[in-house]
Amino acid sequence: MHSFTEENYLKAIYKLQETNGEVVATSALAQVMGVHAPSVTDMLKRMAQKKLVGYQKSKGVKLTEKGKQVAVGIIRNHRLWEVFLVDKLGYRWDEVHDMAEQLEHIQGEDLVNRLDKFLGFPKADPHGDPIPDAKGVLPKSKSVLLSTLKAGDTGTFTGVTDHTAAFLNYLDKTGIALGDSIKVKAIEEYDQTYILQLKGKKDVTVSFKVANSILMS
Amino acid sequence: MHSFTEENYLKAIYKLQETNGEVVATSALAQVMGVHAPSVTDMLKRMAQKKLVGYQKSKGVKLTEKGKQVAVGIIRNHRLWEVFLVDKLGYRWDEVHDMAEQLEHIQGEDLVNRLDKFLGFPKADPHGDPIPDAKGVLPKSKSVLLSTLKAGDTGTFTGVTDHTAAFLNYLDKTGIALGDSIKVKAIEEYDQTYILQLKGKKDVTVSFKVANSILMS
DNA sequence: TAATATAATTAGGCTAATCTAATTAAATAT
DNA sequence: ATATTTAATTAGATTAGCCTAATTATATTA
Ligand SMILES: [Mn+2]
Ligand SMILES: [Mn+2]
Ligand SMILES: [Mn+2]
Ligand SMILES: [Mn+2]
Repeated sequence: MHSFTEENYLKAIYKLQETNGEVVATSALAQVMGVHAPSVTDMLKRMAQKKLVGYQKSKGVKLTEKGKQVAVGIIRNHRLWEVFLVDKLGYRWDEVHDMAEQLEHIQGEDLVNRLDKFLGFPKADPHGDPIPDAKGVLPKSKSVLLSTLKAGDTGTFTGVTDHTAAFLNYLDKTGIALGDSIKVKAIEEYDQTYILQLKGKKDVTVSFKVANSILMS
Repeated sequence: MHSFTEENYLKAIYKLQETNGEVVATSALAQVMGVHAPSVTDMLKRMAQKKLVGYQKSKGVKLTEKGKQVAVGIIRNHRLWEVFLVDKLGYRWDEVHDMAEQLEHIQGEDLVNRLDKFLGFPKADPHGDPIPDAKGVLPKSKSVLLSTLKAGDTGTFTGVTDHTAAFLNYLDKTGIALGDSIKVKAIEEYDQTYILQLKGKKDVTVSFKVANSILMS
């Protein structure tokens, strides 16, 4: 139906719209797609023809309703396959992204819904990212960055904004795991270092960079 | 590493070599790939450069050792994913081929071996086709076509040579299932019709066309 | 062996997705 | 308001994988 490339552009535009507002710039898209700007201009013209995006020369791009549906579908696929890889095949959370990048494009009558059922209708992927339902509804997350909490605040670690293996491995090594109850014991004024108290575990100290990649609710 | 197209050519060449002898003709390949002959000539030149096939102008093509390894790997992927779709997601045997055609190309460190383990190291796919082991060894099947049996012969239904949904549905409807013990009660001389006795079930009569697509051992 | 039929290759072109270099449009600073 | 910087587009090429039409090579038949 759509090429892998088109699907990847749609996903990228969707995510950029989520974080940076409705209109997405050619340069931003080029950045995340890892291609040069003229390639993006080209692609947007083709996708506009197919009514997947609204595009006006030099005015940026937005997804159409159709484009949005495809994008959310791909995200649903991606996250469900990640759950499969971790829960059923025993991979670690830092190993699954690249495989899910391929699996998300597999087409099949009812495939993703059967997978969903097989996995027990999970609400989130191994990184805490919410899984859109079969109708394409993605629950609006009300998590906040750990870096926005004050000393004394408490919450549950529900997700990450940095999905790199390096960061995920750091969390594993440090003993911070998804679902943990975390209390901000203190914030060092001088360098914005966070001293965290993990339920039942020893205290850990993390940098602002780390606190700024952890989602809490 | 290799494109989907290359992998599909390798698989096609492998299967043609199995059934039609070592050297594969351009036209045969064009036929099964669903493309025209000049496209095949083009592709074979590129694949020869990559040492995936041995190709000499107008002399046909054979797989190199490297090409053979890739081909068997793809077949292993395909058959294991088919088992997954049937055993874990509950699809019927006539529904899984097209999805497996996509899944067979997914690359991942150790993915297929983990899938194999998760599935309990199956020996055959839902159609009875043997699954190559992790080293690429594909057990030589000693099945024979039902159409080669004589009246009075008995055997077990172990596979099909026609993988179309139409044929598989016909078997389901007729009540002939993989693993069934089957006795050839009689063969009608006039039109080569086979009268089969299914263990514990009623007798069924099938055409030569059907008997010629059923593997027994 | 020569004529014919079939199979394969070459020649030339197309599309999707990319690139670099040059140009134009938009945003920012003077 | 102009000049300058930055962002985006156009122009022109490239590669993989496909096509049709024309040509050549191989196989078959007379
Ligand atoms: Mn991911
Ligand atoms: Mn994820
Ligand atoms: Mn199959
Ligand atoms: Mn099969």
